[in-house]
Amino acid sequence: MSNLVVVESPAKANTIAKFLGKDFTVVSSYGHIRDLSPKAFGIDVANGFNPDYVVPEDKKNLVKDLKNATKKASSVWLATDEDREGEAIAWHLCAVLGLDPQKTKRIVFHEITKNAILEAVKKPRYIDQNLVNAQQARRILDRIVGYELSPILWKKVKPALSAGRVQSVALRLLVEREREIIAFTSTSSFRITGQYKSAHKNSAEFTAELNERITDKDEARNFLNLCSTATFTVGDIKTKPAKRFPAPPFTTSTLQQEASRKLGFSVAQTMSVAQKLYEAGKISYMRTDSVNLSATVLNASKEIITSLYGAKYSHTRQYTTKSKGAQEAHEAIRPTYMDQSSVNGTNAEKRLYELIWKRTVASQMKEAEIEKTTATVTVSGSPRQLIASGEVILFDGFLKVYAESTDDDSDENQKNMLPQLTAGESLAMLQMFAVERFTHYPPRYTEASLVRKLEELGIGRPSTYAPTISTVLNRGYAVKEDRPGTDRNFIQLTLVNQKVTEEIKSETTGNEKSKLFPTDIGMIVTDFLMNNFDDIIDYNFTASVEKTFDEIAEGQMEWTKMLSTFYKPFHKKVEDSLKNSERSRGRRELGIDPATGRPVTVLIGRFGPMVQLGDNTKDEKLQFASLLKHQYLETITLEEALELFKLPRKLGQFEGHEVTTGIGRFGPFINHKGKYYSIRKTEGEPFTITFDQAIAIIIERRELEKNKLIAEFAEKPGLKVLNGRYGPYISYEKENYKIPRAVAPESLTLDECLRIIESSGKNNHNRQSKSSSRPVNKKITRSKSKSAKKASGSKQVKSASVKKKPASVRAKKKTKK
DNA sequence: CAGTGAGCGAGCTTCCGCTTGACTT
Repeated sequence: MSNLVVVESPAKANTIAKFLGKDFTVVSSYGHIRDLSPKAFGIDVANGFNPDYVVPEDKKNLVKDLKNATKKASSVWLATDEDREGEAIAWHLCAVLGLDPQKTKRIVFHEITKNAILEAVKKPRYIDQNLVNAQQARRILDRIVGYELSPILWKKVKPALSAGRVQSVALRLLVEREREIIAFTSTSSFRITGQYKSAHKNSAEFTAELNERITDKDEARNFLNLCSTATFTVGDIKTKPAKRFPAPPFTTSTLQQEASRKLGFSVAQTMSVAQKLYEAGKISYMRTDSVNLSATVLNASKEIITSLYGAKYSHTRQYTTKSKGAQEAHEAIRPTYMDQSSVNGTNAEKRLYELIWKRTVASQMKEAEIEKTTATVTVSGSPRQLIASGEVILFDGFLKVYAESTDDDSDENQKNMLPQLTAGESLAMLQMFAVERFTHYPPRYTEASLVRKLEELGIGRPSTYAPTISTVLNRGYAVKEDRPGTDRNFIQLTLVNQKVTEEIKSETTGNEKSKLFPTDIGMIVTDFLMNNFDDIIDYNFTASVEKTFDEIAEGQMEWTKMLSTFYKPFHKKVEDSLKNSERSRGRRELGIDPATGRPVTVLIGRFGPMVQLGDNTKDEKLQFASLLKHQYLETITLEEALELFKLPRKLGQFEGHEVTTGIGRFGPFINHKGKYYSIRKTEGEPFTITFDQAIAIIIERRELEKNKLIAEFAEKPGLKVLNGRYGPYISYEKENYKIPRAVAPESLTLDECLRIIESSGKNNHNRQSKSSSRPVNKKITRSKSKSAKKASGSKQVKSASVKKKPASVRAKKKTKK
């Protein structure tokens, strides 16, 4: 007589098994076990939206194991999460395992502790069909939106694109921000600061800033001139106490943001490192939107804070989750053992764990007490005032452990201490500056700041933030990259020794690191959706459907009724736009080429954005050129477009062959006798580089090439010993082989080389056959991990579901270095 | 490694949310 308990995650199954003892077997469902069939539409709309649920290929073995376990058990307990998705998983389990939803015990844990679990087992309930129906409505609505919109894009924009309730809004955010940046015009004004000193003995100097910006340079200069002879007096001094409170413990999205800012992790990287920590039992579950901490953690925190910093640093706080639909079933992300301030593991694991530990501890600490002081400095002969402000930390509190960082950590906002000042005292002015400052365009999104925005809008869930970003990138809707800034001059006026001098200085601006840039395709898709389905990618769409899902969950609305209310007008729009909307290719007429009188057009071509010279309705030979990497279809000018036709450029004859320059997939190059030489940034650009410069580059590269060859053998012309970036190696039949450290590469004989190749175990023919059979073999023979074994008896074998990638993808992966 | 590009059309592509794996230079 045994009890079978099903939870969602194998790691959770492990811990629960310990609490429940021998009479219970705890297994995991690994999330959902059924879904709408992926190939077809999967919904019979005419038949009450009847869904066609199937067990995915890679879950079939798991389901088989679960069925076996069910047969052996005298009683089954469904202990999936207490939310819409968890309830639906339980319901699908019933359907698949042949259990009666109204008779099978359903339990939920609010906390993974022995007590909470034993309590839960004492009062089981049954499946809540309303909650299940809310999930079905959610699932089916997403399928309808995704599978009806995507094919329109295939027809009207480009094949293999996609649209969805979440990803299309994420993309819209990027596109709209980019357009704000494009439309932004920077203005400048003068920020005036002065350094002063009080007459007190040993008084420190301090900085004060004018309480307004002056736009006109002459006016700024006049003010400094006035200051050169003015007297400066301390006006008001105001001190007021302030408090700073710790941030709540981590949720998925705040963890992603802080790991991005403090550790430079990508959103996906954060999740995979957190998963490792979770599986090792170091932290609680990492996909959560709750800031809740269990009573056990609160107590443990109090103890650890008291022992490390003293009782006055401890302050127990219970945070409540603001966003609706948040599940108190999960806790915030926090250490499993509060007394462990660090862990063993990879560098990334250590750093992420420390961040989590500090954030959790800080959240249970006393607020910091601060004294803020502002003093005005009056200027004789002028109504203008300067303001000096300073901050003193009276009690550091949680700041001892952790300070949250912000997206714009500019040093201009740093607050220092002010020296002791008294109202009415006169000050010595040491120097003053008027520095031209420019307004900055709104910040581009990073992965993490996009996640924050989505969460704010209530769009997406902790388990989907990282995959959503990946989708937007994988569809080619956006790219994540660094872009160097440009140099900009600014004016600085300096007043020292009663003299005002002016100089022009230079700074770099607009440098972007790991930012998301929408592509032309991303913009075209967003425009298309805005024109035809603005209600779906409305920022409030998710929020409003969530409201009706809640009504379904509470039994106040029928789920099929909700769906048909949505479907009718939506589907009509789908049909309309299929019939009536234009093909969207971002086509734009730039004007007429003055040289030839032919029209210049930009549009998306088969291989991306391009410029076309000539009219394709007339019978003339068209000319094409690709846009450069950072040019947008919607902003490129006629002049810039015409420039693109100048490549490839002929520079002249060298050694009897033409030297040309161009820009290819891998950047700018020089071509001579069929050989390509990359032009580095510092060496010039293909549009302007001179013949002599190009020859110099060719000769330099040949010299490098010469040094590259260490040895070759007449008997085997294809085999070479070469000097590469990573040291000497053997090149043979398009493969490279490492030479062992102990061997001197110059003295290698042909036989020795062949032996190295032999012993490396890679040989062209072997490799190819291996690459096609490898995935299947590997997966079957792979040993099961300890936790998974215990959780589900035997883990699902994915071999049957391994999709063969198209040859092109495989080849690309192989040759990629 | 550095090409191509219009238009036509066969046959392919696609959603969100739960989970954890799986390649290798």
